[in-house]
Amino acid sequence: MAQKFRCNCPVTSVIDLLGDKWILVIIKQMLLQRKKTFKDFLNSEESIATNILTNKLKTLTDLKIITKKKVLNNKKSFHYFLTEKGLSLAPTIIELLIWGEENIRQIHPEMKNLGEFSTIKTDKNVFIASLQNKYLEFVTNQNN
Amino acid sequence: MAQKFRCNCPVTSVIDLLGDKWILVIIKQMLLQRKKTFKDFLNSEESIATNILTNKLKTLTDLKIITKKKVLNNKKSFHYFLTEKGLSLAPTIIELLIWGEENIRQIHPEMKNLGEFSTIKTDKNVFIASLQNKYLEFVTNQNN
DNA sequence: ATTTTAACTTGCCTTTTGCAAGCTAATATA
DNA sequence: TATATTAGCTTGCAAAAGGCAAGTTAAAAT
Repeated sequence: MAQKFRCNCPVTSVIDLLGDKWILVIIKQMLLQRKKTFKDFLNSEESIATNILTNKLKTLTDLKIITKKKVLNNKKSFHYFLTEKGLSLAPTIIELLIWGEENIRQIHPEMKNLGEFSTIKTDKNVFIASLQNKYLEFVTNQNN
Repeated sequence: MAQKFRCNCPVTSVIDLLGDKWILVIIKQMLLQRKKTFKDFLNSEESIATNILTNKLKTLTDLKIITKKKVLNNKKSFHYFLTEKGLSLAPTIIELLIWGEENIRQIHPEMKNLGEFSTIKTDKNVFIASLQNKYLEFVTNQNN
């Protein structure tokens, strides 16, 4: 670890920790697409390489943004889940989603229109709280 | 330019555009610290190198997130301002600020406590709207 | 007329990202 | 029970992004 920070600004410090090509993408995959195993992440549309995935999951675990849990009755598989700290990135992810929806389609016309998220803008806080609750439920259901 | 996108997810696409070590830092410097000239950015606490600054300002201008304007009666200097598109990143920047304030101090104790932003959490929407209005005023005042 | 400044550019080096192949223990299949 | 497949990595190498220091040019200040 031994993270280096460029300065004492909170915004810049977050970017020092999470500002790369993969960290927030992995968090998005967990929060919005319920990815949880190494293989889930590998098979997702972003196509991450195995070495980078290993590295980023390690970083996220060290930062306590995710946890790594052995799967019951299986000595091979692990489940990765967002912690409370990780879940509290939901507002950031949603703001990125909104900005992307509104500003990227011109230069990236094939971009998905996430109709399922139609209440996002009118009821942002409710949407985020509900997303977080549903994720917590999902985690609980996995732990049986 | 010729931006490449990893996939059709809006979140991932935003990260393709803005997810590096500098882009959002520069936007933060403009929005919260009123940086506007090449020299302003160079002299800020993050210490960006000149070649990288040139490169990122070009990218941001190409993306129409900022504009580059000649300074009146001065053939040497330029002013960079956030466009509406750039200003609409304010919610994202503020979410990063909040998350940083709440989650980074443990591993980065020297981090500034931004007391001036005390209303942020109780009145997030108001805070952001006011920030955007003040920035627009600031830009207007520069154009005289 | 000389110095300083703003906004770059260039060359070189380091770090991060990316690809392909290989590895190991566990699980599934024949 | 032997063989194949799978999950979760590691390793080596190449490309891209980031970073440092020095140099450039035209404009502005002294």
